[in-house]
Amino acid sequence: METSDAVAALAALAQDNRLDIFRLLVQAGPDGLAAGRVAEALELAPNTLTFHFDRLRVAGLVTVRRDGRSMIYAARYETMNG
Amino acid sequence: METSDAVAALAALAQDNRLDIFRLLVQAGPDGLAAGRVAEALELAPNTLTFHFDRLRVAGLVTVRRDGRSMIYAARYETMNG
DNA sequence: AGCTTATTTCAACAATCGCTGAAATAACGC
DNA sequence: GCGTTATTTCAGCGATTGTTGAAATAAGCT
Repeated sequence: METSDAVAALAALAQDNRLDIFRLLVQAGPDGLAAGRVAEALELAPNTLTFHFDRLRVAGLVTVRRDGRSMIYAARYETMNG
Repeated sequence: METSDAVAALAALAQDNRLDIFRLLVQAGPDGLAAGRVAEALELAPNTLTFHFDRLRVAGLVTVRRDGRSMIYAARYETMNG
């Protein structure tokens, strides 16, 4: 029952691991970070990470692109400021 | 599993009704609003409202005081800015 | 004391959450 | 094609969420 975008973004960040993930991506800069690197840094299982990335992506907080076999996730600064 | 206060505050606001409640309290100013008034304004059942007020209170986002039979809830602006 | 108003407490409930393990998919090198 | 690496998908799990309805508590009025 989340109507507003604000609530969606808040909900996406209102979880320990997701906030850590997002902070790491913000810190990593616009080039983003491969999913595997995030998994290493935060010691999270890759499938769990996919779950959280999806939340952040749906909330408009991150973008994804493929680079070879890696998926590169990056913070969307525009949405973050909102 | 919410360690940081930031996550707690985000989580408290990451829900439609609670965000509405908090916005209403902010708008109401430092004098706050009786629970019943909030219930009317947002058309929420009183017991549901108590549940949400409790979340906001634990997160440090609102304060309560009794005034006769009414409970007056008010936004805590300090926490809000954090 | 009784009656009314205002709010909370309690016990349920379906729905969603965050996580795990196993299997599937995608892209690379040989 | 085969093997390896990187990530996703799927099914299942206990835990938490937001809501409801009924009963309890608290404070005022007569």
